[in-house]
Amino acid sequence: MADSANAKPIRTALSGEDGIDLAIIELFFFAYRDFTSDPDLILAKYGFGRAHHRVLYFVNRKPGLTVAELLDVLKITKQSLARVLKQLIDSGHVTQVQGPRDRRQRELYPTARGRTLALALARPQSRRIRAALESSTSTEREGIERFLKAMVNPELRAQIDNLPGNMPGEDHGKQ
Amino acid sequence: MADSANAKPIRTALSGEDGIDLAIIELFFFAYRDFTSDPDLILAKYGFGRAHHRVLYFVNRKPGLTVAELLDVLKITKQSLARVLKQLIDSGHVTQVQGPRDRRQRELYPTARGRTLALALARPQSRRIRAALESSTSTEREGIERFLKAMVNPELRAQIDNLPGNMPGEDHGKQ
DNA sequence: AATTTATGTCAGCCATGTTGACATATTTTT
DNA sequence: AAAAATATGTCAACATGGCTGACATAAATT
Repeated sequence: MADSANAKPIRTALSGEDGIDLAIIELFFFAYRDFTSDPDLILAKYGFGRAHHRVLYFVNRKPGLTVAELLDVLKITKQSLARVLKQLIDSGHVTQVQGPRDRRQRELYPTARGRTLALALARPQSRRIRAALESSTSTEREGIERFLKAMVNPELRAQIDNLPGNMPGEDHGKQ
Repeated sequence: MADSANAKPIRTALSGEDGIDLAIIELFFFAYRDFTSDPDLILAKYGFGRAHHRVLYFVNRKPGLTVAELLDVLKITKQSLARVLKQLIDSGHVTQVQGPRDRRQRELYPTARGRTLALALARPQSRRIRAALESSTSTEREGIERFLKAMVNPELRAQIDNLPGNMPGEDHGKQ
């Protein structure tokens, strides 16, 4: 029924009484939106989008990963990846090396240019995080990290731990 | 230069030494991805996407908001909004009411059906949050909320505070 | 030798963002 | 009252980045 018969407007606001954690739902929405807006400005100068950012990020984070591994992290199809990967290779940000054991594989590495761009993209995000944590104790930081990690599907947490410097329970003594 | 001359692969992984907070950057990425995946499954049954979700969410969160206000929260163009809004109206999830003072305005309200769907979409997200906060103290929760809020651009924090039940510094005693 | 696997590629579709132009009704200003 | 500004709607065209399906190639495995 798409008629307007029972389309009476509800005038009461949805709010926490329904046992729903609206506060964190919308904080997460706004926080993530602004978090991604920093790199977007830089990417636009190169004609790149967020898809390029994600590829560049993980290639820098785990140099030498294969196309299959990257697809697994990004959870997109190879056809989607192919488009942006081609552009990153053509622009000299990423380079491919034939797999040493299995020569069907293509190991993906950043070039110097790709490393520079990855750092430039991460910098404002890191700055935003540092500012947001400014008044936090290291205990609070741990609580935040634990929360974010617990928000990830358990099966996928392994992907995070597999990245260099992310051994489970490891201490991150930044700033 | 798009040639492969200076395309030497960099084999060292990008890691925290550069003073960059990679840990939280990637936790945020993975956490948000899985956070949004819950509602996506439900939306698919209706032929809706995330764009519909966002509209439905804010219309429920602030019933009676005008088109202009909604555009301001979502930061998209009216043409983008028009498409999804039309579908939500046609499917009887949202209804428009002529503004009482200014009759040019269209106040947007959820219908009963729209409220039901909004709740169904929020439920799994809230469940995920509750599970992630399971072992957290209320102090830690405060730390997490403060962090997320500090991640939002200062100019935009007003939008959050303007939503019902989000007076600055208010206590959220959920669960 | 046959099959499976890793990757690449072509073609087309869909969702959701964009810009620009223009129409309409209503309110505000002059 | 007339003119200008405002809120909204709509048309058309385009870009990005997802998707599916089909097929090609080279290399590894059986």
